[in-house]
Parts: sequence; C-alpha cells; structure tokens
Amino acid sequence: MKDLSGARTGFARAGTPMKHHFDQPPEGFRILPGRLDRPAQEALLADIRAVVEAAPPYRPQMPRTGKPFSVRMTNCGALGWVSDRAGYRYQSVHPETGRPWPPMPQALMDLWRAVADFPHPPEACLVNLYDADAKLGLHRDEDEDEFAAPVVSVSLGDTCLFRLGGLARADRTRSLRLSSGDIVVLGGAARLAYHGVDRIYPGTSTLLPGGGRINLTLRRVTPAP
DNA sequence: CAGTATCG
DNA sequence: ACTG
Repeated sequence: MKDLSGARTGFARAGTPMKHHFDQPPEGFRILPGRLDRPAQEALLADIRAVVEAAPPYRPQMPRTGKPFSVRMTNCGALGWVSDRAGYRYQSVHPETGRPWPPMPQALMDLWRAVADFPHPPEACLVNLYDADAKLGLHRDEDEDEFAAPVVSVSLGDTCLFRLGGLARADRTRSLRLSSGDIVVLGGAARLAYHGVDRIYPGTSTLLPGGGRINLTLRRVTPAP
C-alpha cells in the first residue's frame, strides 16, 4: 500500500503547496552523458587491482552493533572511510594492516579534475566491492568536512539498481540502473542526498572475471586550504 | 534522545 | 561513538 499521507518531502508533483518539495531529483545530481569506454574501464581496473593488492578489502561493521556490511571495502588516497563499532570516520591507515592507504591513482586524479568542477584534489577514494548479494542501504555521505566539493562515483562491472532520494530520509526515492563505466556526480543540493544500492544484476558485464561490481567514490574530506 | 552505510 |  502506498503512503498517501502526503506529509513527506520528495519528488512531489509540481504545485504542491508544502515546503521542501521537488518534482525533479535534487539539483546537482548528474550521470555524465558518456560512460567510460572499455579500454578506460580496463585501465582503471588495473589501477584498482594494485590498490587491492596493497590494501586488502575488508568487511566494515556497523557502529555499536558490529553487524557486518555485505559490501567489502578498501580505500586509496590520503584518507579512507571506515566503519566499526566505534563509528564512521576517515583515517589515514588501513584498519587491519595499519599501513597508510595506497596513493590515489593518477587516472582518478585526472577524472576528478575533469568532472568535479572543484579547485582542489580529492583526498579519498572509497572502493566498494559488491558480490551478487551485496547491498548498501539508503544513506548520506556526510562524514566529510567539505560539502562544497561533489562526490564523484564510477561504476565498474555488473549493473546495479541505484536508489536516489532527497535531503530527508523520508523523501520519495527513484531507482535507476548504473552500468559499467557510468560516472555519477553528486554535487550542489544532491551532495547530501540519500542514496543506496538495492541490488546487483549478475552476469551483466564481462569486465570483472569473477563477476560483481566495483564502485569508486572520490571525495574531498577536509576543507579546501 | 533516537538514528545510523545493518536487515527486513 | 557520534551527530542532529
């Protein structure tokens, strides 16, 4: 049964008298018109293989409960996003090896420069590894101290069902498929929009030998100098 | 105080 | 554990 209360913000019909409504996705959300071609995807994948070699993917845990994520993660760049019983945070070292995160590959620095429209380089690239059953619940990227910079996301491998909401958790959401090579920018008002990954469609890409999906999210964490 | 990138 |  649909929620007919109407007492929600979201992708409301135009002309609704309530505040905080929009009939379009939040301003600043865009899927770049041209996805990365196969050679570019393969080059990025080679970079990520090196990252994974130096900083092995691990399974984060939810704050307080310790409940494991289905998604495995690692990072590259000066800072990496981690989650464990102590909470969400950015830190400069891998939580299991204690070593600094491997450097941000040049291709990702170049990609950021090309699409972010922000005058300072990214500090963190979170690498999310999805197997066929992995999901990421609706959330906002709000652990950064710099919201003027966008979040830039690159999809590699199997297609996923991506869900985009609004600025409040209860806002209406839209679902869209993201396929290998797609580049998404969450900037402007959409920088703090709720989003998540509802499902992976196995066998929809030949990029990753074992199947699955890799998502790279580039972020500026500290205020621009 | 409840909620959270969990899971349903 | 930390934010809102």
